[in-house]
Amino acid sequence: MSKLPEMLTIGQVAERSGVPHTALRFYEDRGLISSVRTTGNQRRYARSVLRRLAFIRTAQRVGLSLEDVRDALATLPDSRTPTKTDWAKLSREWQSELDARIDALTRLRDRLTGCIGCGCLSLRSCFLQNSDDAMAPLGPGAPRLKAATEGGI
Amino acid sequence: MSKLPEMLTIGQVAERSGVPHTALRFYEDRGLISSVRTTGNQRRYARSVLRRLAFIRTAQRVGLSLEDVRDALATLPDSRTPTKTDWAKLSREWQSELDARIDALTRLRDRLTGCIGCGCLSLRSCFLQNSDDAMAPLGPGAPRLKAATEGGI
DNA sequence: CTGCGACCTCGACCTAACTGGAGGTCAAGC
DNA sequence: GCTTGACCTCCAGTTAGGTCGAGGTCGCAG
Repeated sequence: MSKLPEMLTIGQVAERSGVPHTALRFYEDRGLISSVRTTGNQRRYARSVLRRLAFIRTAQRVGLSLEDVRDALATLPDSRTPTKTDWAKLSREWQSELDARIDALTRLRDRLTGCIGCGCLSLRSCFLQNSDDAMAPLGPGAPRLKAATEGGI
Repeated sequence: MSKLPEMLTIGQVAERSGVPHTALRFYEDRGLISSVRTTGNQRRYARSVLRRLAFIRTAQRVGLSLEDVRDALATLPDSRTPTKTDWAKLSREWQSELDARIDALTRLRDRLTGCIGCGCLSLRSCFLQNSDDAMAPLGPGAPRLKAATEGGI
């Protein structure tokens, strides 16, 4: 009856999400999003793609690769009813990765704060000059990317 | 008297920091680290470079570009006594950027947690399926990278 | 039916962040 | 003095994550 208000053109998605249409095709190519085609071969997107896109951009912003994101999204709705186990496993993996990143970021921030706060403008005792303080050995989180293993900063 | 135990060769720095020597030269090229040369034109690094490297890798891991990092490091020791104002200004900028990223990451994590916790395996009421919840409009932090503006995920 | 604007594909190009190899030098041990 | 391994420069190539343009189609308004 109605004209399926669910479906969006690529232009609409680009405008609403802020993601260029070129990037949308690119993401589709890489399997991060999907679309259906009209009889005339044009893409049509479900509204849910907007949420996927927001997710993608957020994840990217904090340093996750499109591949990581794709792998995560691959287990979601589009690939039909993932098992509880799949879901739980993937989510746990992401959790520790995210935790590790949050941790790293927070540490980075707090160190800057500490330095500013201490008034050490000569930087003689600043964390940037000051040597060993060996930040906690990263804990049990997934240290996948090997960073910050030597000294605090 | 002693043979200046402070100075490290590129190989030593590479080994201790886990950063390949190729990358070390690359970073120097880009102005992120510096070295002095021996009479034979070989690089020698101060131990402090190890902290800089840890900083660089950590910052990179959380999605900051080398350029951002270089700009931040540029105001530090190597460029001689930055003014209190410079210091404070730059640090504040970094602070809000870092805060914004920590925020984004935390939100991402908590959403995953919520989803797992809710047991919505059909995903019918899952945040990934469920539309408007419009995350708080990003606050006053620096939304430099424009992400996650549409819906929660 | 004719515009024309939004869409299509495909391949070339771009930046960031590196890596690797060729060809040469330096310095310590034999 | 010769070898060997660590170092040097320069430059080409790689991967990720896109952008751009050419040349063609779709679909709606007039």
